[in-house]
Amino acid sequence: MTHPLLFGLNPPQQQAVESNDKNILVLAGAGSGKTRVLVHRIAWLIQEKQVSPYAILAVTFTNKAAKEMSQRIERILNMPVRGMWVGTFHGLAHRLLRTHWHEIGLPENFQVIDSDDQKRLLKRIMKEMGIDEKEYPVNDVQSFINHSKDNGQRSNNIETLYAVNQKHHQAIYTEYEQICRRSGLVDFAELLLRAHEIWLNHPHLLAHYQQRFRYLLVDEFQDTNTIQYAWINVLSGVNQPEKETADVMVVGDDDQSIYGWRGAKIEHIQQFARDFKPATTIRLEQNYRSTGTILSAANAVIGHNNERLGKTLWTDSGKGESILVYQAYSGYDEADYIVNKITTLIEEGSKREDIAVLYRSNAQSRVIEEKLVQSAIPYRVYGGLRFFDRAEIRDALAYLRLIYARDDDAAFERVINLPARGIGQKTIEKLRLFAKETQQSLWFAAINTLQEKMFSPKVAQSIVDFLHMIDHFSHQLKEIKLHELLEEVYQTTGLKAYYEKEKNEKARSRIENLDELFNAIKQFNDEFPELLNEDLFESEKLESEKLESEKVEDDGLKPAEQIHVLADFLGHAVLESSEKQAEEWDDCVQLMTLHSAKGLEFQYVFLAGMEQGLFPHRMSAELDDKLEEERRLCYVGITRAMKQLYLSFADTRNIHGRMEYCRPSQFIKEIPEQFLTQVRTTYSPAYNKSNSSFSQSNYSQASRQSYSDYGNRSSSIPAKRANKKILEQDEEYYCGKVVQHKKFGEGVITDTEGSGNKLRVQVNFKQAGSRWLLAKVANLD
DNA sequence: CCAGTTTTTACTGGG
DNA sequence: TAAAAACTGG
Repeated sequence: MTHPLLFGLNPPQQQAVESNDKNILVLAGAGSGKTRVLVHRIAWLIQEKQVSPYAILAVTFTNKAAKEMSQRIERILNMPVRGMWVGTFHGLAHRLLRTHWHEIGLPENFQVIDSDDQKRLLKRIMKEMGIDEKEYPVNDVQSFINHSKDNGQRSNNIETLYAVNQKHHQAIYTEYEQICRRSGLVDFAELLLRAHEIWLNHPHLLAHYQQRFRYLLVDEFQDTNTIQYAWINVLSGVNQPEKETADVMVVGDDDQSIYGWRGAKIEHIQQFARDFKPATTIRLEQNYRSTGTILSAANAVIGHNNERLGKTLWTDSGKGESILVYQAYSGYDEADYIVNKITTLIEEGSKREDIAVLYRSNAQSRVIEEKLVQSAIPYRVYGGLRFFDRAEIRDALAYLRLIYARDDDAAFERVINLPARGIGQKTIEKLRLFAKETQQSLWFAAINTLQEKMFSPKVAQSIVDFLHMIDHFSHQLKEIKLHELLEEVYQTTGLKAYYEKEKNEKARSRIENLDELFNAIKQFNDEFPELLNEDLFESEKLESEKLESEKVEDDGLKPAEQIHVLADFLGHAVLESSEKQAEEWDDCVQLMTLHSAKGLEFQYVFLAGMEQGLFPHRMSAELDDKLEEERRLCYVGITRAMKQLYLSFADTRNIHGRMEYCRPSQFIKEIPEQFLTQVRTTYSPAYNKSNSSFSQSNYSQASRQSYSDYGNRSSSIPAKRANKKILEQDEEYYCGKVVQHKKFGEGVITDTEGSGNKLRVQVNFKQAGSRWLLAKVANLD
């Protein structure tokens, strides 16, 4: 009798789940069931090997994946799993820093900044240093700094190599590092670097966590960068012969490595076998997702890469439909084609959520959104401009940040004159200068300059009012709840009124977003007591602190704790900016970039904008290794499709409002023709139908298309909340449960995926065999 | 010296 | 197209 946790798994999958080997490398092709293996493995450890969840650390690459993994584990085990650490490298690092800020010399109220903040800060620093932005583009400086950090190099510790610009870059890096240190700012790369330094410089902390985490599991291993790899390596203890090392399982696919640009190194896959001895390699090559045609196309494309470990996916499902290729006149025509196909699919009974449009860069979504709106097809854009990245949200958060930490110069600058209150560039410049000279933050510079009588009475009064306003908020925080404070901020600062007086569509959506932030923070506040109880740091906390956190009362938080809620919320906002839309259950067509499609699958996939320069992107076309990464991205895109794949490209495309001519992507030519079917203009009422020759002289029609109605795009944020309690409605379906189905009779649940309305269960029926069913429709008893 | 207006520049990707 | 930079009237 097969163990329920192994049921329905093929031999290598089973091996991966139940193996007792110390170090395991799972090479898992696209659609080969790797997430399932990870989930079952963890469940196996807990259930069969009686491993405490406290001893397990699982690292994923997105917050979404982390969330889904814990949900699936809980559902499989049919119980909440407490104490296990599941998260992204960044999230885990953040958690470590929040716990051990004292030991590593961070201020307690350190702030995580995102790349926009980082860029702004760098611009300012360069200006102060008198470095010309034209000669040394900020983007270059930024990537220099981040790459250095990704490789574990501090400003004083950089190998001197090639680049001419290095001297300047390094000088900026040094200055940047100092300013961050002084104002308690931590960028994304810094999170990882600091977390790594905890291991290196604090042996007792390392020992503590080594003792705790006996099982390390890493997903998307091909996307780890140097620091992340080193972090796992050190934590595992594999290089400390005297130590008992942790069991390490890493899962990856060299063909799906698409984050080289942020320091990921595919070579870590090979390095794992060298560093973690003895290592068992398990290959998952059977694809359960796509048709034979789609898989063949994917294999053909990726076959053009040279640097591969070598792996060929196969499937025993049928050939399936041919891949459709559409040549459009323009981006608008392309969008027309896609949306019409989608309409047809929906009319034929497909669900909208089974359809995805994937593209290389976010800007491409606009045209497609426009057509979708016209056709009244509900859709959702993943990623893109994420909720917490929106200007109005960042403004509101900047106020909160300033309330939380007066030294937060970035926040100060953002809101000191927003909405306009008579404090202009000159004034701010004076403040900056003063702050720099006296080595203090802008906030205190403002206080001190007031005494110096540097400003006109009018300006001075504005500053005083501003300072008082923030202080007043801060004071209020002791008495009112966080969301109430936010409303107070909206009103008192005039932030909301500022948008309200603009009558256009955009301003209205901004107000909606501000309201949405209010809801988000309210809910975060409500859930906080529970978060505290579930606090995964518990074992890391000092006894005294622990006692204090247990004093939380039912009727809400003690006022003094509000500040901690604020701290947590701010950290949450910076790190987890994309969850909002993904939590929605509504049946929507999915729009996203190829990067964010990784790990997902859809019945119908449209790859839009298959053009040279766009995909492969012009920035990546010249260097072989970059081109190979683009090709892997293409491979990722193709392998998202289960049933039918559509490729499209346009002869012209508007870039920055200017029309440019395009040629088809080389990747299309890399797919053998036998798998492709060229589609002629089957539909296009808006265009001249007879124009089916694909010559490049026929654009005028397309470019005449109306550009109107941009304001109409659905950009508002869905109102539903994150952190839905999955167990509420899904607890009745768990692995091993015996169920009755009207048609198929009796069977046992062997696997589940999704949740809510999308919950699907795999049931092994006595008569009918194994089947996947949508729980909502199946009516299982 | 500020606030509102016009011109210029720049879009890969994401935690 | 949209955000940032440069410009200009009060």
